[in-house]
Amino acid sequence: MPPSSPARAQSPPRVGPDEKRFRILEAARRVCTREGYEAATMEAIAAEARVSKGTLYNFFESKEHLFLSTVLQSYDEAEARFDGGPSEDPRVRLDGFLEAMIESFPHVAAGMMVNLQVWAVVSRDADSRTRMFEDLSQRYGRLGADLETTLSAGQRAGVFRPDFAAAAVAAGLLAVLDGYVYRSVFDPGRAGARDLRASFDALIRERVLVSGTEEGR
Amino acid sequence: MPPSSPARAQSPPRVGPDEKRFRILEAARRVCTREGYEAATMEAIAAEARVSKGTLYNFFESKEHLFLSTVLQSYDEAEARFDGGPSEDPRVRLDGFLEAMIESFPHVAAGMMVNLQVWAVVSRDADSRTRMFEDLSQRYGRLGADLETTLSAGQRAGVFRPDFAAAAVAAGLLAVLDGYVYRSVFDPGRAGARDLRASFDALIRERVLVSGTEEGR
Amino acid sequence: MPPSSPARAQSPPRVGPDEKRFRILEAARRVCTREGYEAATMEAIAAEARVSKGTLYNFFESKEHLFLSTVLQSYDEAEARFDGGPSEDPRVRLDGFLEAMIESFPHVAAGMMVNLQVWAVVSRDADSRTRMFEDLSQRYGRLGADLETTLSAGQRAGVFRPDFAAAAVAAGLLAVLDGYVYRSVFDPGRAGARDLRASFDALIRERVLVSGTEEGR
Amino acid sequence: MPPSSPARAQSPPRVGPDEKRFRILEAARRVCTREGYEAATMEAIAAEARVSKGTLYNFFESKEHLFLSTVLQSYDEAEARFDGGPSEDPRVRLDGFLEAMIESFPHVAAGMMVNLQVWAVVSRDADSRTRMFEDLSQRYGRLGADLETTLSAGQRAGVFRPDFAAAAVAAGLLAVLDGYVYRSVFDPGRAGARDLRASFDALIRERVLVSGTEEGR
DNA sequence: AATGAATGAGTATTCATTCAT
DNA sequence: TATGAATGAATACTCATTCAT
Repeated sequence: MPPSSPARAQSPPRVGPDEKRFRILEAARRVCTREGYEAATMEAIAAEARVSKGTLYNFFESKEHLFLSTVLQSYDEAEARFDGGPSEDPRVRLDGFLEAMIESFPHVAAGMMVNLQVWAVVSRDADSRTRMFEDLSQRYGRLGADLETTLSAGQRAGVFRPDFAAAAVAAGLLAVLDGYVYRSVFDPGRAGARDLRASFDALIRERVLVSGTEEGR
Repeated sequence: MPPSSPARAQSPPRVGPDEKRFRILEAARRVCTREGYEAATMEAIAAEARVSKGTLYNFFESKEHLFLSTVLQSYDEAEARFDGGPSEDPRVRLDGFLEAMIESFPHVAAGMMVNLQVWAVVSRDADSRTRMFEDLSQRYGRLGADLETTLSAGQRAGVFRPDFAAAAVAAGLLAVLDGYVYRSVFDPGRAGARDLRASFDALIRERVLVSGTEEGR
Repeated sequence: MPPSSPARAQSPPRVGPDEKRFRILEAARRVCTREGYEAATMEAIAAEARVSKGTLYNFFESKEHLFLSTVLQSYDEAEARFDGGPSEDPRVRLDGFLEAMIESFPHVAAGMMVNLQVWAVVSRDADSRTRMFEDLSQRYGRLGADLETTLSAGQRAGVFRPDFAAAAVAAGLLAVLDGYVYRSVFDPGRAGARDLRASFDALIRERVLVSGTEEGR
Repeated sequence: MPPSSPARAQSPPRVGPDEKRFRILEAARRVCTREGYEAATMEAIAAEARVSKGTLYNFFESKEHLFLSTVLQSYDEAEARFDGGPSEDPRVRLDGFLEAMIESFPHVAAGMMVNLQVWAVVSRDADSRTRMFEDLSQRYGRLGADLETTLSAGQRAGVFRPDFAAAAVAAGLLAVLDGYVYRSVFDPGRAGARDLRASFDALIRERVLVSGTEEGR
């Protein structure tokens, strides 16, 4: 027997607060993508989420907090996707990273303009900016450290070439991803997942793998 | 004898319209960098440029047009800086590109948030967005084609390794730059000119140059 | 027992949206009469109606729409008043028209400046002008046709003189009213309801009635 | 020999200040007719008159004064036209009045909206309103007195019917004219010079003239 | 918890007027 | 006398936020 009262069976299916919260976040993202941050009025977001304006304020303190949550959620999602997996073979692990990035590229690219605008707004308050940028910085730091560890492990194991600076390659790899995300905004024709893969191949895989290891096998 | 025309020596140093226009553009950039696009009121920009609000509208049709001009001007400046020079040696030419990028990196990074916010605002109008993004796309296209030409020439001349896809490296090179610009916004400590150079060295120079050519000389 | 519903007796007397709408229209009329259209700021109208500026925009799309509603409402009121009644005797019916006009003259005169200024503003947009003027034209047409019908009926019945052009008299009658309204703006001392009646008597009643019918009784 | 210096014969024909003043007044009238008072900017008037904005202020103290002059000039013109002429026959004199009104009707109608808007603006200042309305009131008073004198003279001379109140007819006559001017704004199809004449005939001429005097002669 | 009418601070833009040339 | 660039006061309108129901 379901926990909800049988007497309310005829009323419309009640949605839980988590689902409503999620609906609002998605609505905010959609409206902001379509119209831009300032043009994304609380009115429009409420309509898109099919709730009232007042309900928005039951879930989020303010417009700024709502969008901050939007951004933080998108970071969490991205981080979850970017986990290279538990493999112990550095080659497999690197490949996992790269493929995860290529796969999530369209989604990340689509959300970039929202994130950037929220940065701009949040940045007006020095404290918020510091907190948000520190959070981001740490996420990038963790990801970069993971990559660097993998690369170094591969070098020690002899499956990666010894003649590259692991840290510079790890940071460069992230930069290539971000650069493509950025370019995809205005030049989607030359900055798609396929192009990203080609650059990853040319600059990362072929640079890192011991000759003959992969291609010559 | 004063440098200005003797006939008007007694009048206060009048500024020409070009100088005033420039002052307004710089003021807009500064205020937007400090406060964000929406918080950069025409009032504040006028005060920063030490002109009246009305004068802003004598030079620019609207806030949007003012910031559009700001962005276009920054693109022109960047393009001028990124010219690799006329050398015929592909190695010298590539080096010219990379050094120009590293050198102008701080300036480009500083202007990024302004540009991105203006994108977001301009994008509300489909036509403006198309025009602006087409312009950007072409600038990137020209730069990428230049780089690719240089890389291919080096391959044909035997001074660059034959085993890389010139187009993918050219596009990746631009992506590395953009990625660092992006990261510098929230993580300046790990995304400075020095870090950019390290990634360029590891991913571009060492990937592209024939072993022994440069490092072994 | 209070006159309001007992169930809500304890809450403050809430005004319905219709009453608020009416209050705003009246406030707009008053302020515009006092200060003129341009000087009648939305701020001032809101204060006069004891609502906030935002509420004005909840009821009316724009200042122009607000005043357009003001004018249309005043036309409706005037038309309702100008109905000569259902009498079948043309003399009674004509008298009804004339008396209604004389009676509503002060009210119509008071609203004239507002209406004229709104015409001027609305006329900037060709479509709005066409619509508004067509509406007015039809109202005048209806009224003129009614009058003409009454006059002709009286002629056929032998209670009105046969030697006048009904259409020209009907149109002239309306013109006399409008002319007095117009003159009352700057010359109220010589353009009051009493003067209007005198001109109606001299130009309409004595012109139209068969000699001896009224004066000779 | 012309008063202007022969030595300037080759320069463009200089216009005198009176002509320039007139050009400005005409330009103001045209722009205000087209766009309305508030939308008639000093900029637009200057352009229409082919002078600079500064020159406007050399001739008129302010926008309000400029338009006040416009209106006063139009009154002077109208008054000059409405002079019935020096005839001693009341019938000829009345006819002169009526024909002058019919003839100048289109011009008066065309200028009405400008005058009304200027009234509205000038009225914001109580003193200006009083002055302007007093002026207008006196002009109407003079015209009405003239008409009344003519009508009374005709009655005493036996060429006009004895059974009408001369003052009420005189005032009514002016009202008919004004009423048609007013209606011509929104209903030009039914308020032209021809309609005005018909109403004048039906309400004034046929009311006033002794039967057989005119038509039967 | 949900609603949406009411609020009023905040801003881009206009335009009459001035004044240095 | 003529010009037109510069000025800044003034105002319609928006929208985040509140709160009575």
